[in-house]
Amino acid sequence: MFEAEQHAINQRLSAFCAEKGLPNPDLNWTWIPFNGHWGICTSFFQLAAREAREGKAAGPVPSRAAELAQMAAEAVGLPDGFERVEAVKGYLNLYFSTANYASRLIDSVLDEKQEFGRGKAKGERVMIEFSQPNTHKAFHVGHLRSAILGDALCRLLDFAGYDVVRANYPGDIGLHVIKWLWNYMNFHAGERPETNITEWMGKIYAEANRRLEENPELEAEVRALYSRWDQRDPEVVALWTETRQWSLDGFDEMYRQLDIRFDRYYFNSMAEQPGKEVVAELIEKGLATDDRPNNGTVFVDLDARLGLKEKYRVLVVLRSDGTALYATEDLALAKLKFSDYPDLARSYYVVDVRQSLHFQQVFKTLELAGYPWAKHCQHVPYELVNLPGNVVMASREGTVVLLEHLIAEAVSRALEVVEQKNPDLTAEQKLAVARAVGIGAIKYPMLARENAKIVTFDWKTALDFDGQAAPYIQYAYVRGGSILRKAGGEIPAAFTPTHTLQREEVALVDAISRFPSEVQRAAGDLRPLAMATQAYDLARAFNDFYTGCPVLSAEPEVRAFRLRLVAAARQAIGNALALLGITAPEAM
RNA sequence: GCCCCAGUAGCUCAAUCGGACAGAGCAGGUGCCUUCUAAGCACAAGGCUGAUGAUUCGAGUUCAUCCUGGGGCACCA
Repeated sequence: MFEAEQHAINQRLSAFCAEKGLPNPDLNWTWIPFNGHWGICTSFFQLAAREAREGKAAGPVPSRAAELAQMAAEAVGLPDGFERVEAVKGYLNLYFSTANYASRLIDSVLDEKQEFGRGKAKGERVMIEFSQPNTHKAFHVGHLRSAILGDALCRLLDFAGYDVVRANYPGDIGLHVIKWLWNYMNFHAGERPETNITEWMGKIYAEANRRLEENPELEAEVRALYSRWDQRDPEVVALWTETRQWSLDGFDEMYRQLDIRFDRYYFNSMAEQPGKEVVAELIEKGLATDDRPNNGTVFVDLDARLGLKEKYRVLVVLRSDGTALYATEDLALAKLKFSDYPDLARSYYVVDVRQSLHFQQVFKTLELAGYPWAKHCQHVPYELVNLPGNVVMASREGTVVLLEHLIAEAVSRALEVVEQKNPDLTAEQKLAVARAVGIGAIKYPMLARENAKIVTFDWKTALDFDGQAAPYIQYAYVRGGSILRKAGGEIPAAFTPTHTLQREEVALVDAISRFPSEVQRAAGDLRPLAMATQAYDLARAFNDFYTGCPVLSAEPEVRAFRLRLVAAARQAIGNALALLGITAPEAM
């Protein structure tokens, strides 16, 4: 936003260096790290170190850097738009002329509204595949991370300027589905789920596993059913089609509550046959070894082919009995995506970290098979959601927290708080607030964490609405709205303030001004964490402002400026929340 | 055995691709609601960033070697 000013300063500094016979400096401007001071800074250590290395040492590096910074400060003078320039310990700090810059910033926020921070269209299409739930199973908190993370990535990349295709890839076939069908046919024929569909589906599945563990001889029946499926026995296919839809309906309900949507569904079952064709192609190209005559598998020995040892290892692409595995299907899926969208610049897979090797193998195999788009495929790994004590959530062990239960509990807990805080709202409004707060509280901890770090789920912190959490950010948004409402809803016209801004005002303006570049950084690094932190920083700056700077009771000019600042801050917070997929409520 | 990831306050996490005094929240301590919603704010306390070396003007961040924990390594997904 201040590129023009920065450019002018860069030119002056280049001229200064040329005059002094110094190499052209590599100015790496960053924000001044001191709270309540708004401006940009750079350092001269690298320049001083370079001098020293070239034998032109003029004293120790730190003192030389300080000297250079001092000289640079004098050379720069006081450029337009800045109110102070200083050289401190080798750093050159330029403080914005706050009143001037602040009003420019606020003007553009209020002008762009929900588009504030949006990057220029990059003209690149990317696909993000996420969520990948298994039908005929429960949907638990462990499955939530891919859904929430993937959704946030879609929102971020879209806002950063990419054309995003949101893809889902449900696991709708496999041994787990057959077990489920077997249990249903034998013990639950004719039943259908009423409410809490996925929970009910999960119960049938868990029961199937229990029965098979207690009576292992029944496995034969399951195997028989699997071959009926393989023969596409109409009765089995019909039942599969119907029951699969139950799960998908359940997922839809869950996605609706979480405000997550998809543009494109790929199904495991769709990739089964095409996968076998890819394998045939690999064999034909001499890439895959067909060891089925010796009762073996079809596999690709990646390491042998690449002359490596214990890196890519061996990828089995077809079972010895000729049936498909996950890898078989993934080969076809990748191909399918690029035939649906030939212009994909990137195909992301938001899948947990345990499958890192698997994806490396699949992508490398496709690359060796000569598909040029293979190197545009990228696994976005994330760590699991565990229970306290590092207990893994596993539907078979029963150590799961069901998503239905978590949502219901979070919303009802939030409802209790709203009843108490804001009893005047209508029942409908209270429920809307409780939903926003409850869901937000669930999403935030999944996003405000490095992708590669394990999330430990426990009820106490999941339902804690205080401190560094979504409700804190939502609350700042609500407080802003409340001020604007009491002021009559009209935002004063643009003007440049003449009063000296308070520390809290400067800090808030500073936080807002960083939003656009944070969007790019978070999207570029595929890290919603950066945006979650940004949202929190904005809310904290706003809350500080709120307690330190009265708005409605201030002098007319101050009041007008602050009303504009509140509106801009609220907009920025709202935009940040939107990128996290968290609803910004009107009241709380 | 090989490979990947994590290790920061009692607990949960940050730290703007190597920069200024390592920052928040929770828990516990002390204050602040006649003033825009206290789901908030302020103050105090809490640290040898797993260990030892190396590179650098400068290291939580890079490199080496270890330690601890988690995960992955041919017919599960």
